[in-house]
Amino acid sequence: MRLPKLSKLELQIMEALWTSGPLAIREIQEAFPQKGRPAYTTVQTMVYRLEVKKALRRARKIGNAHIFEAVISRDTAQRRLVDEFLSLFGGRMQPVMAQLIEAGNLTQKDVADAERLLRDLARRKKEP
Amino acid sequence: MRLPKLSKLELQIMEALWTSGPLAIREIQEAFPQKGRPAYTTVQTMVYRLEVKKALRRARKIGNAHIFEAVISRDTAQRRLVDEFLSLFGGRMQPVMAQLIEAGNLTQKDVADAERLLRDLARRKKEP
DNA sequence: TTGGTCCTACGACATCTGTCGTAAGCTAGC
DNA sequence: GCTAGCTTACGACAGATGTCGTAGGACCAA
Repeated sequence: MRLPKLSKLELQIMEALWTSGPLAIREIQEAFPQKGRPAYTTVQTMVYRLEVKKALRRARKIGNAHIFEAVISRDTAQRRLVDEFLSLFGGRMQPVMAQLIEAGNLTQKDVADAERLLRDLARRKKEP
Repeated sequence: MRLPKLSKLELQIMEALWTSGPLAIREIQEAFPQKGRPAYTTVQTMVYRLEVKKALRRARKIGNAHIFEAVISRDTAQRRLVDEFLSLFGGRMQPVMAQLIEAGNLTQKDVADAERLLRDLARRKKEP
């Protein structure tokens, strides 16, 4: 399972680790906004499942509490997410972009950045 | 449930209806590629569930077979999908775009189209 | 040393998805 | 009219996800 599928809640947990580095269960739980924060054992269960999926691991212990760290990088997980998402559109970008723009999720700056990145990429390919 | 969440398989079924118009279960099933095509009753179950979710409905009958038609539009479903997806990234477009480009999913044409669309949108807002 | 507090390890359970099988009904052709 | 074949309506089941509760062990402070 090199690129395990992560659910929304699992991603939120990984996000805490990616953002703050190794954390204890309690700290991960407290990284959730008070409003709608899942119970301690809910977070615990998800962390254990992420451990089974090899998305994170026990790094060390402080007192009797385990400290967990991410094994999968944010980039890796995001790549997986994007792929998954695109497959839902049959890989056709057009409707995706259109939707993003209509909804106002895509700004001129985003597009400009995209253009620059594309140019860089093209150059790297031409002159390796 | 104005915008029910649709799973991957459910979306594939809706896709058949969006593409071909009202269909019978058998036709929906046959819209799947031979390779890995789900059993007739699997499609049937999903169609029934989509009916409960009000994503489609029985339009009429031909012989003893029901003909189903989409109630939710492709656009509506895609908007839901994009929103869902963006929420996984905390609404930050930057990593999404970067990922799309790195993976080669975004072409210069896509970006050009995006730019044009953005301009149109901006104009529409300025001169309503 | 003895509580009180915190953490761990499990187990439970409801939903949602994806997969089908089966029984019974309807149809169409012979 | 009768039977072969396709449909429908249901029921079942396994795996993933999200939610927790509980029992018992570990640790610290008095």
